[in-house]
Amino acid sequence: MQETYVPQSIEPKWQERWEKENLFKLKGQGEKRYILEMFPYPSGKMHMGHVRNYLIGDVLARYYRARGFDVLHPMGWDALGLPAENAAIQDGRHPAERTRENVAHFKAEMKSIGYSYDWDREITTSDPEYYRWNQWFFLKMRQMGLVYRRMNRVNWCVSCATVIANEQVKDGLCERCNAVVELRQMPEWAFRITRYSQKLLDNLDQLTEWPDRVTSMQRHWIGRSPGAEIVFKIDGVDDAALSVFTTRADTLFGVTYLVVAPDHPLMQRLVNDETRQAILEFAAAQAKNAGKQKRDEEPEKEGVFTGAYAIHPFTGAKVPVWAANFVVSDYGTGAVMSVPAHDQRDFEFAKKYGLSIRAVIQKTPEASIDVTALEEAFVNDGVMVNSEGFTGLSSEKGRAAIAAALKDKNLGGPAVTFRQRDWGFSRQRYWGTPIPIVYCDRCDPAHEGISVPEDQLPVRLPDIDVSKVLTGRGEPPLAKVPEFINTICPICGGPARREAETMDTFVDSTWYFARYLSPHLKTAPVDAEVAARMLPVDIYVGGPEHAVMHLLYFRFWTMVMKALGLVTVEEPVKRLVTQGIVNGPDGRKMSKRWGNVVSPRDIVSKHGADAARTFVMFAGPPEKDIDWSDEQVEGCARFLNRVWRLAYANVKSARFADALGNESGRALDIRRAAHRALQKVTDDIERLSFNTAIARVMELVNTLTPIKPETDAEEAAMAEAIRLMAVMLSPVAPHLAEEISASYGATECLQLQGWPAFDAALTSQTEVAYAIQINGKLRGEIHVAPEMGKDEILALAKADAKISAQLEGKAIRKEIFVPNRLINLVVG
RNA sequence: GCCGGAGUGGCGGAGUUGGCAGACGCAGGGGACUUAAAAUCCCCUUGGGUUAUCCCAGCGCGGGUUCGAAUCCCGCCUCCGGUACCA
Repeated sequence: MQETYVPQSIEPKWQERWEKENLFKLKGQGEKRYILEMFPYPSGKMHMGHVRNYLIGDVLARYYRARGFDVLHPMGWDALGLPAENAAIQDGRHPAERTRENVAHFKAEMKSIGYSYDWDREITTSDPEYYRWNQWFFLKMRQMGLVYRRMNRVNWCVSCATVIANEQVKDGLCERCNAVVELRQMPEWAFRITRYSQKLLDNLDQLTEWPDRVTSMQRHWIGRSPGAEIVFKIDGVDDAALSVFTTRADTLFGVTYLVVAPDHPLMQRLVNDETRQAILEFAAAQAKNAGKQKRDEEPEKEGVFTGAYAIHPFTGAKVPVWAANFVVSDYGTGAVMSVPAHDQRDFEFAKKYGLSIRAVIQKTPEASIDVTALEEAFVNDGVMVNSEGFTGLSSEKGRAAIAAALKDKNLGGPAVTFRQRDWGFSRQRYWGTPIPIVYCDRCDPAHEGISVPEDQLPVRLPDIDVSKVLTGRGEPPLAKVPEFINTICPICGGPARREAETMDTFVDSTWYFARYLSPHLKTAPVDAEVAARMLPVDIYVGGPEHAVMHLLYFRFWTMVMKALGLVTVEEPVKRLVTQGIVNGPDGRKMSKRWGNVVSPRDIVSKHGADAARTFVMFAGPPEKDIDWSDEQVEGCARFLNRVWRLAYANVKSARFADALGNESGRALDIRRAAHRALQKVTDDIERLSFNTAIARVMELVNTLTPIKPETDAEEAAMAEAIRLMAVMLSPVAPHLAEEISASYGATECLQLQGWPAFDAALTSQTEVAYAIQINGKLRGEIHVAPEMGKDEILALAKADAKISAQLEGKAIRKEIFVPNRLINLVVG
């Protein structure tokens, strides 16, 4: 052991040894633990957020391995996606080339931090051997009816002649070229995730080890709302009817008008010669405004009468049908029934346009509402009035009764609506998975798409001339590659065209966790047998920004994989950890803009990987945001130096065999301190409280540092304590821990030595401190033997000099005795 | 607005089941070692009452339950994240 701690001189050595000894491989037997972190998009540089993300997983992986679990801890690359393609448009470098380079950089940085990954299981989503299975899933899901083609509204930039994402639209203009953005209807591919909405919602109750904020966000996102569908016939139209969805069927008799979305599919049947022009203009104005909508402000309610009247299903009354900007076409049925007396939005609209108001719900049967004096809608539940045979029912009973009656009349019935939409996944991009579809005019005149046969997978991304194909404008990039787009029809063998669109990269990350189990398997995406043993993932660590999209798609795909017989679980992850952000030293998000970016590379070269690791874990609990602090990092480096000096100062004690037992005095104190620390550290790591685990080791080091062992027993105790300290430190500061362990005679790496059990005889209390309160205020403290009884302790407490003085002349009315903690004497 | 989370010293944070608030670290102060500095080691460090002792106050604010509340309940305030004419 060197006298001074130079992390740079020991860290690479241990990293090489771990790799050489294949310590991070799955053994295939024993109790498993699958620890997974969200795989990164390999950008040019790793930042501190990555470091923290992988560290949380790494500490757990190292801990569980030492505990003897069969740990799977893999890493891979979410390599397909927009950034590489956008960069290519800028500088002309091929995304594949850039990705290879970035992966190499990323991997080298990861290794320098000492993560314990099994690199033989590395996967890269841009590898055709990976994305072929995306295509395979697509084909299977198409057979299951989970894939379909639909029309969807997209943002179309007139100047770029291409589809752009919502985020690229700024105030109705294209972010890149400032040209006008239009809404266009375009065909796209979609997954029918809504078939699983109810299951995705129900299963949230099982995910007890997920953070509330994530399950709550998913619940909201799925947005289940039970109610009724009600069909209104249209006056003068026999072959079509307007269907509305409502959660308040009990207010049906209060309907005084209907409102439809400006782009409602039945609009042409509603308008007449007088209203057609006005409606057209209104719809066009709304489409134009859609992109401009600002957050946080509710636009003024505007509407236009369509000219049509709907017929009330019970009363037969004719109510006007309006078009208005507050009804959205893709929720519910795109049409609503308006009850201005009992809905605030409807009330405001009715007031603005002079529509009639009819009250049908009251607080009590007697408390009738004067609609002419109404200042706001009465939105609460109550009792139904003016509702024919339903009058007198409570709102709750009325909703059920009306829904049932509608069903009998064949004019609707109970219905459930979800906020969640299907997942449109086709992208007009190059750097993604090609959709395995061919269009043939002869075999598929409707252009629904012919599935590429399974044995022709993968449909590979063609190599391209970057500057010609990746321009960011015009038709999708792959449409400009003739050798890709022109193919033969799998049915007739004649000329055909391939689908030019690629898949959303969220597809790649829906099932990668299962691919790690058998990353090289040629015959299937997942080895079902291995999956049965290894799933679910025990702990999944990642950023909370993935709370809905990724984690919902991920759960959906697992359900599909179960339906395909690939996995046995319905939910992919048992425990989810969403880690907080690492901010800059100024408390702001690390960014070039603020000049507050701290590079992991710099920290490793300055303080060593272990100090960086210790800081990141010590700064706060995993789910909290932390601020980078140079002073705190130095503090951690100082701590590791103290550890080193302690180990170095006592290294001669290592030769004393662990002939331990029957100690007394200082030797016993040393052993007690070490075993108590071990007990607490173990407990802290189990509950993911890494910051306090490190604090426990610091306490131990503070206790041991001043002690200079003199007897054999003390030397042996000290050597044991330092070995245990190395174990406790090993998940967080593995390199330093290994070096100390080796210097103290270990020939095996720490993870093979196992995680020792603490000795209960040493952690038990030798004396118990009782706080003594009088009327709840702390007034003294006594120390007693653990076996002492309640009465005896109470007597001692009252006899204590300070206490007895305070009790002088007062009567004790009550004595509270909390074993091992405190005594509270209540006096009059 | 609604849903979720948080609010504790100068700072980051401990406090696991209602039981001694402030572990551990940073910053700051004092001392030891040194020719000196750095490094290291030791001590102090919530505020107030002129402080070895002792007393009072104190965990965003105001109430409540309890022998006892950072912790439970009610009503507010502030911040963070999500979401929004959702019928």
